[in-house]
Order: sequence, then structure tokens, then C-alpha cells
Amino acid sequence: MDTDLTPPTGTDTGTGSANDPFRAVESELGLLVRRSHALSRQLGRHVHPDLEPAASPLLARIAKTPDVRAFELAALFGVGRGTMSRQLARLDELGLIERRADPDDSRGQLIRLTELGARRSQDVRAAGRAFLRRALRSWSDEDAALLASQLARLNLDLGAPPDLD
Amino acid sequence: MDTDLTPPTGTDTGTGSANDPFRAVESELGLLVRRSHALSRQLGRHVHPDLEPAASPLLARIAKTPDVRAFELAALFGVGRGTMSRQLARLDELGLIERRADPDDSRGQLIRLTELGARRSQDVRAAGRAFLRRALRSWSDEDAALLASQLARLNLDLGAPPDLD
DNA sequence: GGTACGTTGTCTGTAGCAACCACACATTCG
DNA sequence: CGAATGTGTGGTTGCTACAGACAACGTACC
Repeated sequence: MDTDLTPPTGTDTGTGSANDPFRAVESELGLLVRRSHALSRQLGRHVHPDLEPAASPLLARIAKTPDVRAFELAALFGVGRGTMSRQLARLDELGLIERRADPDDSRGQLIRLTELGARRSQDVRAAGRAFLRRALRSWSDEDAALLASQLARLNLDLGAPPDLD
Repeated sequence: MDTDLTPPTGTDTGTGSANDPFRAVESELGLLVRRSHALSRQLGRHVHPDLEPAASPLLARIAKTPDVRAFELAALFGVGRGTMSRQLARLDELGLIERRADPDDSRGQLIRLTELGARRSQDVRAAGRAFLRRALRSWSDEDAALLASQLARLNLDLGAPPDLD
């Protein structure tokens, strides 16, 4: 395993590694994830009460890549097939997505937004943007663009690792 | 498994204001939150199977500000008092935290880590850092430091006012 | 008495795991 | 050659557990 940069379980959380930038990233990321979870919940419900909190990024992703497969979405978000199946079923019930069998492989299904789904997705995302704009009103466009690019890179590198152990 | 799902980078193929940086932030953030949730779960369990996924940032926070009150933690993470109460109860059962009544106001309780809790917290956070280092091995220290500062600013503007380490 | 902190119900959503079904693909056998 | 069989994969569903909201309650402060 070439990937062993593991500092043998630190114990050096004290003075030595205080200026470790990855330490700071870990810390901020933990808080951010925890807090954003709550935020997105409130936000999503505010826009469309019948939408689940998890629906928004899911719809956005389907909008971006129509005719996507369920397992691809599951892999993208890092959840199991079962979870994805249920969420898609819910979106289907709400009439937000269409699922039809892949003509080339009838095991799979091709997923795309209905027109209603596209509208809802845009609504939710617009609300998210509006919220961000207000919360980050002290950020310049350049600041936001920089943040976006860093988050994109983070997402990319965070999705890459095939092995955890 | 060619894994080539369209990189979540930029690419605002959606309708409308494609060059809106806040739009990109919203998009990346949604994905990041969703994905990190799964990641932190795996990671936490990997280190100590009896630890809940939510425990890690909680322990970290308690470590940073001993004798903190429960409602302060709830406010910090943006969750209700009930949720926090249950999570603290769990940590208490596991012997990771101590709760004793505030001598000045016996309604409240002063929360701090036990020695075991401090050790566990360090273990989990060290594992998180190690994982980040591996995932972000293409990032220079400067990149990481920049990301950390941006995330810190984001956390600040997104809600509560605390200072993290 | 009103208010604030914490705890405890109940309900919904999220997620993993495992079992299962249906189909695809490859191999083998009649 | 074509049918049967085995293996793998995509999707669904049952079961379980955690997360969080909301509300009701108890207790302690004022």
C-alpha cells in the first residue's frame, strides 16, 4: 500500500500539528457538513413541503445528466442501491422523474426529469442560491467563484478514492 | 466500471445564469454535503465501531471548549435540543463524556470529555486527517490552507459565530 | 407564574445490509 | 446448434438503526 501517509494515530493534536492545514480542513468540514444538513432541510421544506431534503441535489444531478442510471447516482452520492431506489421511487410517485427500461439492457432504467421535476428542481436550486447570496453577501463574485472551484476540486478528489481500507 | 460520471465540476449545463458563481457554490455544496455524510459514517465506524457518525465533530467541539452547555452545542450545529440530548446520552453511556450539574445553575449541565473520550476523539480526528491527506494528495499545503480558510469563512457566514481551531 | 434547560415521546427521513427477482452474459451439455 | 445452467449485475424490498423535528413534560431559575 503506497497510500500510507497515516501518521500513527496522531496523539500529537497538540502544539506540533497546529499549523497543519489538513487539520483545519477536517475541522471545518465536519462542522460544515453537520450544519448544512440542517440548513438544506429547512430550506427544501420551505420551498416545496412535499420534497425531501435529499431530493434537491438528486434532481439537480438528473437534470444535468439525463438518462442516467440508478446505480450511477448511488455511486455519485456514495449511498447504497437500496437507498437510491427508495428515493427515486418517491420522486416517481411525486411525478418528478420518469423511469423507463433501458432498451439495450432491460435490467437497468433510464432516469430523467419530467417537466414538473425540472421546474421543481429549478425552484429549489433558485431558493438555495438566494439563501447563499444572502448568507454570503460579504463575498465578492470572485470569492464565490474561487470557493466554487475549490469545492469542485474537493468533490472530485473525494469521489476518487476507491479504497478505504 | 469506467466510473466516468460527468465530473461535478462547473459545467452549468442547466438553464439560465450559467456564469453565476453562487449557482456553482450551491451545486457543489449540495453534492459535498450529501457525500461527506456517507464518508464520515464509514470513517467513524472504521476507527471505532461503536461510535456514531455524528459523534466525531461533537467530541471535537467538546474537546475544544470544555464545560460547554448542551444548548450551546445544539445551536452550534443547528439542531434541536432533543437531538443533542440523545446524542449526549449516547456518548455518556459509552463513557466518553462527563455531565455534571452546573453549580451556578442546576438546570444546565457542564459537559466535558472523559479521558477515554479525549483519546477517542483524537483517534477519529487523526483518521479523518489521514483520510483527507490521502484523498487530497494532489493539494499543496497552500491549497489546503486556502480551502480551510474559505470553509471557515463559509461556516461563519452560514450561521453561528464560533471559532474553531 | 413565566421562562429556560434538559429529557422523553412520536413521527419522518436517511442509510446500511441482506435477501430476492429479473435479466445479461458466458459456458456447457444434449 | 440450441437449450440448460451458472455467474454477475441492476433494482426492489424487509429489517434495523440513527438523525432530526416537534411537542409535552419536569425542574429549576427569576
